[in-house]
Amino acid sequence: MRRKIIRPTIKEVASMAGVSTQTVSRVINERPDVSRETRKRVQDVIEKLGYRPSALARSLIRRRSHTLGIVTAGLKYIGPNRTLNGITVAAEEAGYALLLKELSGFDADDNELIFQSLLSRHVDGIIWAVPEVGKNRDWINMLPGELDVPIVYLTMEPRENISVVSINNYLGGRLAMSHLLEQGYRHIGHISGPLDWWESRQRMKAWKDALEESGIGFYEHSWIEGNWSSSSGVQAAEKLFEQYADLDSILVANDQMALGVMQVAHQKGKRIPQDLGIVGFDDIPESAFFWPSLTTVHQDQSNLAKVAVEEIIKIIEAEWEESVPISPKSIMLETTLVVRDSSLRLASGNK
Amino acid sequence: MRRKIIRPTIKEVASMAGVSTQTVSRVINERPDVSRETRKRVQDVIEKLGYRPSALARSLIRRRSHTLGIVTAGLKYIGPNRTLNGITVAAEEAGYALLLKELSGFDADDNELIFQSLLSRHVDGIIWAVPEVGKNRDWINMLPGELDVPIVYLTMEPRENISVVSINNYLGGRLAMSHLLEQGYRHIGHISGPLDWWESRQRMKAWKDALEESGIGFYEHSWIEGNWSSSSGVQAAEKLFEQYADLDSILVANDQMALGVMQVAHQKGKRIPQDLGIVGFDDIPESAFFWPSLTTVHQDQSNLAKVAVEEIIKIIEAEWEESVPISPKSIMLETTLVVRDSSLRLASGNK
DNA sequence: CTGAAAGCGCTAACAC
DNA sequence: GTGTTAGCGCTTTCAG
Repeated sequence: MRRKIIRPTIKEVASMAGVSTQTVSRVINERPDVSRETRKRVQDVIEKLGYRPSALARSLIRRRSHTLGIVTAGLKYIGPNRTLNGITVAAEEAGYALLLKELSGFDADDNELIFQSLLSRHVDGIIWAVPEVGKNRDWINMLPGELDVPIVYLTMEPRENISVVSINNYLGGRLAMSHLLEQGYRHIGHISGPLDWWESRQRMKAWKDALEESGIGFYEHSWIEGNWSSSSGVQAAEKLFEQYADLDSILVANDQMALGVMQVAHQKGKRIPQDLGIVGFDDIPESAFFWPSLTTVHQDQSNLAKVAVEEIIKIIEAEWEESVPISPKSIMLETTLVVRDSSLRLASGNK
Repeated sequence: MRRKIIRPTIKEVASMAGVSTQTVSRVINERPDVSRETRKRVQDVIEKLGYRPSALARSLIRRRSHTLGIVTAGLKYIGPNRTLNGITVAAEEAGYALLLKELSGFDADDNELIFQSLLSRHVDGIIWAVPEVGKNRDWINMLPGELDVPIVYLTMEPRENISVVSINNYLGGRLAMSHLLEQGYRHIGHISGPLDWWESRQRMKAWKDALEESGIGFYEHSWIEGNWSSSSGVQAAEKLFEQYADLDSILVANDQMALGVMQVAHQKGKRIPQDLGIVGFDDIPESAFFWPSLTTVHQDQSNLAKVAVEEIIKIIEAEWEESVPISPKSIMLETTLVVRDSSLRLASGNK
């Protein structure tokens, strides 16, 4: 069945304007070498027909699609989601279209397929926005030499010879710990994310290092592994209360789990922050409205995305302009601590 | 600068296998009319070279890209985000790639541009997953006849002659109201979403109708307009407590605002659900861990997305197979009520 | 300034 | 079974 309204082609414009297709091409590409009258005539026809050049045909011949491949996973989680949001904004601004692929899991093994799918659509570059989990980065070493498009990796441990943009989870954790220690907490427990996640390990290491450096030391019974969900926060908190009697505060690896911890604390009649200090991680919008409001480590994922997009476009343009190729580098972005009620023991007299 | 690894073309495969490009084409398209030996020989070369056909070139000649254009807005909000997640899953399953565009606002007026951008990349269909806000649907009537690709609209009021998939917000609201009335609440306030949103109006209408039908009636002082954010929930709750002294419960138009309401209630020493019943809308994962856990209307956005993808693919295939064109229809999906502690006044003895 | 010819990577339609 | 010719919609030489 033929469609009702067909997009006109350059040919139709050309014949209707009584010129060759090259001339039309010159007009739509704003080349200077067209006479004023011809240009006007062609533009009128374009206007009248509502003609738009086919980006597809252009991509084919120019070997440049102005399209970025975005690979993500776990879009339903707040992190990847905020990152994607930032990517769409930055890409739009830079005039790039986005081809989106979501992996079915964080450790999916069909990378090869995803890759081919994007390459066959001639993306100019790929942003691999999948958190580093387990061995889901091993394939990087297997790459047969350099690929024909640049890749920028997000949220993973920096490695040699590839471009990585990450948030400094370790320093974020240290920020949180310094704050808890300043507030006089000494029995600081930890509820970590799944430890096959690089980010979880970084946050946990910060907790550990801070305890050791301050001379307090850490114990195996003072931490529990969660899975990012609020319900795992509930379970972890219950266990932690049980196995760590002196517990006076918890560094929780994300805000959702912190929410679960709060629920348990309320049920057990523990006052926050007097009996229990809590610091989360992520600064989800809701965290300011928890009861009490949650102190948390803010990471600016939309900036992360922006940096990644700028980075990959820089690489693409450099390749295209035959200038000195950009050598891969790692970029680490900093976090900030948002202090709210859940950890302010010293100032809690005013509650 | 030439890239290090160039994707081989069909020509190179052909010459290396000593056949014509046509034969290679036959092999990669699994046509029967190739001899076993030739096929084998070609496949070996393909394997060796790591050849993958260019989806771009194919799209051009087949006039079919197997790509869907997705237009969304407000990705940082939970709703659009969950919907997108569902779309990626369903599209992947159906073998379609996704070209993603995010509008800069809900009432953006650059629809024309977005459209051209997608069409110029030859998408086979478009899913317009932007909530209906203000007049951001007016352009539909301006469409110059039928477009050359099918569109399925999400989350909007059904209209004649177009395909729409929405969630029945009205019935969801009625569900919530019936529950509150059953629990013995009689002074039910409402905190709505922004009223230029269709969804907000639907939810509010449910509240109004339920009050009137039950003979209670509603008053202008018994509701406040919010803006979906938790902080607007805080402000709205404060005003509502002030202007509606008898208030014993609130239907809140989303969970984030309900969280804000809870914070205010705690501060004022009101017990939930005894002094104040609360029902939210959306069922965000955190809502089960609010204090107390939140009763809320669950909407299955990932199913919404799935239905939309299936629908548009159905239309695309029908057009392509020259069969009877599918006439546009509206699909309404139902919600369910998730009853938790925040509204269970009758059973709250066991708290 | 403008047009004719060639070709991006692939496939449809026809020969042989 | 397989190759040849033409062409998707556009741009890039290179003439004139």
